[in-house]
Amino acid sequence: MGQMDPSCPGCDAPELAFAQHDHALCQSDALARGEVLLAARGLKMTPVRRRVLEILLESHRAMGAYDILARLAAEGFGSQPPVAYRALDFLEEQGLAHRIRRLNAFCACMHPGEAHAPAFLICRSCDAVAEAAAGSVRGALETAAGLVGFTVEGSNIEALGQCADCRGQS
Amino acid sequence: MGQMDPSCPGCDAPELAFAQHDHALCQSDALARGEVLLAARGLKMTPVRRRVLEILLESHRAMGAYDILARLAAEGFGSQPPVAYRALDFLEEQGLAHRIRRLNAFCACMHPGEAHAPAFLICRSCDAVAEAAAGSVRGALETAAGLVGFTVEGSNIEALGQCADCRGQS
DNA sequence: ATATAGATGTGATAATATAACATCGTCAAG
DNA sequence: CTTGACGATGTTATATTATCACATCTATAT
Repeated sequence: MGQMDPSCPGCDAPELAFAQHDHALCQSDALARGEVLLAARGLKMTPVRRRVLEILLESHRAMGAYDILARLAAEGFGSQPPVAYRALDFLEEQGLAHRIRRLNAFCACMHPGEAHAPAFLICRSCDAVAEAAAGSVRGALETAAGLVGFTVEGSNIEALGQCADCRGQS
Repeated sequence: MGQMDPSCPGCDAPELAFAQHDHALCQSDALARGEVLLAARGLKMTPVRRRVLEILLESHRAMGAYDILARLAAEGFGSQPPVAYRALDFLEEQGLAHRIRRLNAFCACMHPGEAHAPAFLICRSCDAVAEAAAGSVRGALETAAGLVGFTVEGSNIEALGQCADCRGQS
């Protein structure tokens, strides 16, 4: 996942996603980083986009596009699927959100702006999704691909399992 | 991906998926292995299941459930989605087929029976899907997960990119 | 012959995602 | 100003992927 910024709560401790923590920090931090990032790129954090990001940031769980859409619609935004999908696609392209393919759902990126392409750890008990440092995983994948002459342009690496907390409680 | 059987064309040379090769070998080999495997487990290779596997084995590409369903229906099998999904789910559970989440599609396993959980290499030019040895990738993933106390129970690792042949032609 | 379990079939519906096009606001060039 | 271009948002409609619930069939083992 490249270098991580130790000042970022999400980076510093990906396991936070699975534990009790000061989530307000996660939220404000990721949102602020997102704003800065878009500004730096000359892109706009519009009301819909911000709201979608805020909704995703409410928890460390992945949400379906239609769950988000329902929230948006209830708040006076458009009520049709493209409203949600466009915002989600935009956020994903900008690295502010991730698509979890295994769940057909989306989650907020917990450390936007840092070049990264994380591995996702999905707890089957509490449904939390954490982004784990995946530099070594990606390295191994590129090596394996390289052996057969394949050039990796993008990848998704997702693990389903159980987080420490849930395992302790079962 | 555990030990690979060098007599298996798919294992022996995953890059075959991307190149011209004697595909009849892939097909007959994988099908025969599948039959043996199910028999050993006391499970049945029924006509629908066999046909779905054969259809998947026609190429190294992933196919959508509805593409398969259309083929089945045209051949006199049931025409409703569960017919395809049940066979696909069964084949996947038994390790005879894989679900490619990135494509919402399925492909035949090219070396069934060998304990494996491969990384999938998806060529964006020719659409072929190869299974790469992913032992090291999985190892790295489990290590990264372990660092935050997460127990990996299953994972999907998929890379989108370009195979050697297609890169050469572009 | 007959219960049983598994496999197959159906209709109906749910869940996820995209296409196509209209409208609106911003903002820079004229 | 005002106009034109662009991007963002909105809509309707539709496509694609997946599951539920239940009937029927079939092979097997009593």
